[in-house]
Amino acid sequence: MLDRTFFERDAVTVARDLIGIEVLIDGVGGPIVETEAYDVRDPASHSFGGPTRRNAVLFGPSGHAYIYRIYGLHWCLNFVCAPISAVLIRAIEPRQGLEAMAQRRGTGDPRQLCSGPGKLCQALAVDRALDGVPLDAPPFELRPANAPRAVAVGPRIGITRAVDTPWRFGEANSRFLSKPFARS
DNA sequence: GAGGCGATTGGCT
DNA sequence: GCCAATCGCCTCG
Repeated sequence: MLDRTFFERDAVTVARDLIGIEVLIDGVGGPIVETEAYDVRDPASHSFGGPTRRNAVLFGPSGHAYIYRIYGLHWCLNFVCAPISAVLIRAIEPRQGLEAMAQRRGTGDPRQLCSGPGKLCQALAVDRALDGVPLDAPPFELRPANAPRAVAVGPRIGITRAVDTPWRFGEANSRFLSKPFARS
């Protein structure tokens, strides 16, 4: 289990440090291989326009899950940091509970299970019910990385504001990214 | 109350 | 590469 203060830091630092950390929900999951940071001063962040019913969890304590629906049909999983910032979990390396993932996703292709924010939420059965749930108690289980990872950096994906801010992080050589990082 | 848009995905051309 | 699906939030009236 992670130290309680892990999320009491700025989102960019947490996003980088999350690479390699294993996240399980009801025992299903694996190491995080791709994240993005969304800061309180960031025009691309949901918290930028002030609190609403949807983003209320962002204005609460750190170390909780923030979950929202995107494009009307997919869920996205975030970890709340301090203050009023969050890290979007974009990709996980499928390791635990592969059968459950395959059934939920409708494919057995390991690279199609968790290689995107919407995909991993479907694979881990994430939905609104987990919005605001603390990360240091079931059904969540977070384990520290067992080996240091080579972390790549790049601009965030799919947004229309602050498109050049390099706040996307990932395990450089992972086969399970939503998109490869540009070679440096 | 209507209209536009988004931190996405999958299917079709 | 293009595009629809589909819902909550924002803006404007």
